[in-house]
Amino acid sequence: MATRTEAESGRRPPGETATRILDIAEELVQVRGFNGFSYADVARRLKITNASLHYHFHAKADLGSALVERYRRRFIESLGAIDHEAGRADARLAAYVRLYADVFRSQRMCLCGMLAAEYQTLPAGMQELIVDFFDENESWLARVLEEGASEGSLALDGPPRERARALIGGLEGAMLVARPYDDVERFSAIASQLTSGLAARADGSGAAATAMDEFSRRA
Amino acid sequence: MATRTEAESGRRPPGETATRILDIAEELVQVRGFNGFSYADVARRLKITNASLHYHFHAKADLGSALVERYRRRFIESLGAIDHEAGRADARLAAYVRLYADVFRSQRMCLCGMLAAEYQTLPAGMQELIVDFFDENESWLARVLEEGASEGSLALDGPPRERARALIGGLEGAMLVARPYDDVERFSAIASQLTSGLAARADGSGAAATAMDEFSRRA
DNA sequence: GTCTATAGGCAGATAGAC
DNA sequence: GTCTATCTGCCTATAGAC
Repeated sequence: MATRTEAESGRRPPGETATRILDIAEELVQVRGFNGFSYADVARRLKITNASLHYHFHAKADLGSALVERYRRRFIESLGAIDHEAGRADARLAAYVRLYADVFRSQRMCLCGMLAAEYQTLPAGMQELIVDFFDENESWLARVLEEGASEGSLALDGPPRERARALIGGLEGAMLVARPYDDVERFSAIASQLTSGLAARADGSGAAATAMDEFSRRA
Repeated sequence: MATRTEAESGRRPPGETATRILDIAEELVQVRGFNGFSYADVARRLKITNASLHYHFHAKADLGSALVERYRRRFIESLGAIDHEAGRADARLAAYVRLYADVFRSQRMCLCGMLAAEYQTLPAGMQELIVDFFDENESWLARVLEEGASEGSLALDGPPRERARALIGGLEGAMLVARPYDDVERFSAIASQLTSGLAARADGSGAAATAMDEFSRRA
């Protein structure tokens, strides 16, 4: 049960059980919050005992940190994939919005958005990692916005980092307020408004139809 | 200790102790979340026993509902006050943004924003009240946007309710992502971007300086 | 790695005296 | 209205057998 999936995904510091713990805990945190789930919840779903969990993650704070760490890493990897696949900056921005839409569709909150709400109750280690997550998102997005402005695919008015922050806040907020309605359309309608102001303008006021509009509509 | 402050504030279905319980619990929820505080926390701060709390609010769910009810009522009252005081729609929008800025400045999350994150873990009664809060905010804001468009103080492109939803999401999200940084400027910078797109345009692209910009800058 | 057993504390909640 | 005392259950965490 231990020597099987080692070669399946390359890197795996956490063992297979640890990975499954992270998977379950991740969903629980995204749905219920860090203060809204317990080791017992994870143990029940994994059909393992509470004590076994502590073997893999000594304390809940350790599990929490591992959770944010993995989520952050995967998110950054997704950004790398977007850079690799998509061409124009407006398409990359649209893909970024789709990352959030995908999370919302799975009826979860963004892990770090949820933890931002609970921020003041979290262990210091988790707090630092959460800040890292937002900082790195901001850097990536700011770069996309700048490149979009350079190549003419995005209309950027204002400092890119400030615009990036507003976008991240807007997307997190869209998830948050659409949550009680459990309605993807509600999320998407907000998201498309966030990006429509960045659509490159052919004329004075109206936003031209771009690949980005296409994407964010369908997100 | 009971017959003193009765005439101080007019209406008071909850007694004085109940009011103080609500005050303390409100802060706790806005900072720590509904799942992040306990009756014992409130009891400690109020210097009263756990059992006494149950006299005023039979179960935690009842306290939670009373909390949302009061927050909603007060928020709506604030909107009424804005309607009464402020003249132009852009000034009313700016005042609306200031409501959120004031909450953020007190190092709290919007009560209903916090509860939106925890939504799926909350008692049904609280869930309904939270939806009411957002619905009423949306209605009020949509009306302001429409009036702004009519009188020419706001540039409204798109359905007012959709724009209202995006604004609410943007403000809640701004609070959320600025939280880990504990930085009012970070909140305000996002908020001003949310409203700048609505500033009435004198010419084609640049946003004119209006009372709204003034307010949201200083918020 | 997983288990049983258990510690020690805190959660929400109730009974009944004052 | 507030108290003491108490219940039951869940929480995080540990010891030690297998």
